[in-house]
Amino acid sequence: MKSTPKAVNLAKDIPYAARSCHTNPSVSCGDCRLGELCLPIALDSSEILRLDEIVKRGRALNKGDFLYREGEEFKSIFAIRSGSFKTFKTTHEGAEQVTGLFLPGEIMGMDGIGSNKHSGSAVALETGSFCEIPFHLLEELSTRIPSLQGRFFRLMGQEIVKDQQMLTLVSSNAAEERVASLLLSISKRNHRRKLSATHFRLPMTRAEIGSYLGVTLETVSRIFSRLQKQNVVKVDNKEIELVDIQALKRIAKVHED
Amino acid sequence: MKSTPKAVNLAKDIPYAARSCHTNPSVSCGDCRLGELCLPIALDSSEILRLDEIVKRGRALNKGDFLYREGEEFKSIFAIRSGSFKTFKTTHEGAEQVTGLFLPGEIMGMDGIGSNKHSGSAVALETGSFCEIPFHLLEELSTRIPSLQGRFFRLMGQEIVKDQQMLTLVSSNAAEERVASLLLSISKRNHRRKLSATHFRLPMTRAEIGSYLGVTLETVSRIFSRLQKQNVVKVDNKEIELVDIQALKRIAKVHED
DNA sequence: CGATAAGTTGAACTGGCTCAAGTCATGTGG
DNA sequence: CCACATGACTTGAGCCAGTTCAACTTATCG
Repeated sequence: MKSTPKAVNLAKDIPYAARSCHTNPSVSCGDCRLGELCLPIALDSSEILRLDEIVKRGRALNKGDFLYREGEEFKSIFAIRSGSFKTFKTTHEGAEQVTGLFLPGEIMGMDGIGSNKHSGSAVALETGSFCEIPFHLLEELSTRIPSLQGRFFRLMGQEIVKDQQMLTLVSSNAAEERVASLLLSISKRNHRRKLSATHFRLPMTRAEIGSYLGVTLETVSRIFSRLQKQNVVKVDNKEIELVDIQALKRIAKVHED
Repeated sequence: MKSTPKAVNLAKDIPYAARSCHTNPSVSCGDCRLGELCLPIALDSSEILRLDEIVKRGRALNKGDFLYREGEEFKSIFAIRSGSFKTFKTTHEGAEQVTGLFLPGEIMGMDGIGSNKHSGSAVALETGSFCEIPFHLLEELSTRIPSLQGRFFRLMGQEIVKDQQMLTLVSSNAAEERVASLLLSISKRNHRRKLSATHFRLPMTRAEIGSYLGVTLETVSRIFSRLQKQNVVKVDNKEIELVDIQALKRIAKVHED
């Protein structure tokens, strides 16, 4: 069964500059420069075409728009194309507990796979776009493309490890270590996307960061001020510069990398 | 392609009492009474036979024995047959951070799928046994049995949700809520296995519980004493009786179930 | 039975929280 | 395009839940 050449032709008709821009909503998986972070990695070109057929590409969202809501039926997973997103749950007391930060190339929505219901909500932190992949189609395609199944198993495995790292961070480390770790995490993920590892804009507010890290917003603010006083980072509201990454790693108690 | 009848014959030759006992190491997946919690659920009987062929069944371990170690190559996932296990990581400072508690019917080792290396270690908390499922065989079989693929996706999804719940618990709740939640979690899991939901033995020490919940062992001890004084639980060392589950749920701030 | 690990309880200390009062950024409507 | 409202952020002061340290009791097991 040959796949339709539609996506290829489309890509061929678009000038290269536009094609290579991942913010262009019509760019297909094979041409998306986030492909190497996202699902297509580990697939050969004919497989990517088949994946392309089930992907709903490039829908746009504004800040505050929901990708899905807690309790909603799980239908799709979402690949972030541009912008940034957070996931959160609403606690018994009605407070918001941030459970994840997602940047371009990362996959959201896997929290719905286990029970067919999303266990949390996902909203855009700024203007952004994403690809939607209906899960039943992905499952079906995965039985026919073993490397896709393997890729997705691995992706879910990484999500598990990521969540456990977060758990370890929050349950055993001091507030300063948690903040330092978050900064290093964002830095590393930017680096993977060929963006600056030392200058970036925090997509979350102090309150969101605090919720994510299990501290209050005041503590986050105080830690930023302290790290700035120690010349480890420069903080200008949401604009961050990592001045001394080694010192930051020491504070985060990270030795590897 | 018919599967070998070996496992079936084996089961047929064993008296029912032995067959139905999940601690009997030779019981096959189709006869294991943990099957409904474990991988076989969602498979029909011929599919279970094919699964049976790749499962290494019923190996036994003593307290303190390792199932796998942090950093080790990932080869298999493990289904707990009897006993209880913990997973943990060793932090930079050499301290042990408990990341999970596993009871019969539950699957361990999924932390290795993402990177082909186990991100933590797993040890037996008491005498126990398990089934080992080589992951490459499971993957291969999953491409041929869609319902097995689906089952495993769902299992990984549940692991993700479980880890996120733990994160939420640790990052937003008071120590007493965390302890209460752990007791309720064990109670619920016992209930699923048709064991007492109100009387059980804690498989972990106070130090392990504390590490898992992100508090000190002294705090765990004090909370047990306090809950006992309030007639919510009865604590006799590791032996626990849940006296007033409703009160415990109120303390844990759980409203559903 | 004795050694060692596990658990309890008390007392003092402290990191992060709460509450409060302010400044700064952002964006919306007049 | 400015003014003003609202949300985001900072900083200070006092407080408290949980930690730390310590002394002791109780289990467990070779």
